[in-house]
Amino acid sequence: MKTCCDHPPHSRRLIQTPLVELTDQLRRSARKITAPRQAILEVLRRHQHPLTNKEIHLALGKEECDLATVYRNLRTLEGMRMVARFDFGDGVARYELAGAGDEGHHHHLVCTHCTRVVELTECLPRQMEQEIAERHGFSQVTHRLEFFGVCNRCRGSHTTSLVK
Amino acid sequence: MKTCCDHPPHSRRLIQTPLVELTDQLRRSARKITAPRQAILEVLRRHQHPLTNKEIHLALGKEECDLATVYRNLRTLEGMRMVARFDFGDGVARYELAGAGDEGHHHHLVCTHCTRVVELTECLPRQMEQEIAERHGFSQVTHRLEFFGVCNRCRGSHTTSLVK
DNA sequence: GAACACAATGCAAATGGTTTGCAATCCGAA
DNA sequence: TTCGGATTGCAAACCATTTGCATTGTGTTC
Repeated sequence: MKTCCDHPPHSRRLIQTPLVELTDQLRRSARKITAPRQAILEVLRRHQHPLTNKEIHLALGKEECDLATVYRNLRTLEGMRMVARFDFGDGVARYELAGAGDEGHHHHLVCTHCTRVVELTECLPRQMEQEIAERHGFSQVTHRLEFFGVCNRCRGSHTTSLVK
Repeated sequence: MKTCCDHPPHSRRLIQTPLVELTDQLRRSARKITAPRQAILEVLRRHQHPLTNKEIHLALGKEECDLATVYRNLRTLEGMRMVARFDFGDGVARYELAGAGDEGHHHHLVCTHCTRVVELTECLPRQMEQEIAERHGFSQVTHRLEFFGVCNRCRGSHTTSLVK
């Protein structure tokens, strides 16, 4: 399989949702269908790989819009669950097109040197580190697992302090 | 159990390492034992809870040192595996005293509203979300799991681009 | 115990990702 | 076609974190 850039082929099934369907999703949600919005979704559809705001901005090419617009849209799309945000701990947010429901649920194996990303189809814990390391030719494999949710004290509140 | 501030009692065993032992660890590693260093470790020992650089800086009180020094020391201590860094995805690093080996290995359940943190003794994947939610009175529980390591292409290199 | 080498600190400025205020523009409902 | 609110571009602001540099402190050597 030919990939768009310097990353290994995906191990999970690609999300095939056509652009039309994506814009439909926008329409149904009372969001406006703007050129930047469509262009950003198209970029994410082309590169199904975690991309930073900057990378997306660059990939827009002649469809270019302001970087701030990219940021704003990704936030919006994240809120709508149309994209998923990933955090590799280097202070830069990365986004991917999200599948419907569980379809897109997956995790990543990230090289701490070059940021190369391998997508994992599994969803599993610590004992798998060794196996994952061997299967993908990585060494010194560690992982990070956090759970998020709304605690009983906060139920009903509407402001969010985390995940700004 | 009385806790230092506004968070629930810990579910895991606290790390009891006395300060002397911690400074010994510094000595053995050819690091200098400085007042800021000791003060920071002492703060982490007192609050065994993920703390941000700023929070640690504040908690130093009369032992105050420059905020930049806090940042530098936490990085150093992280490199020595004396503290563990956690990333809750809000763009702020948090640190905890690390136990030796697996002793301190654990994950967190974070309230996305108030940032309240519950420590989990388990190390487990998705199917646990429901159970965790129930046990700790959280709702809308999701999780984030990423693996990190060094890929075969990077073996031998020494610069690190991720985890800056 | 004094001298030295280098690690560590304080301070201030820089960095870099991300957000925001505001006026201009655009989308889509009526 | 009109109109109001959503969206955009631009520039400035923000904020966590890092860095340059002169100064200070620790631990080692003699």
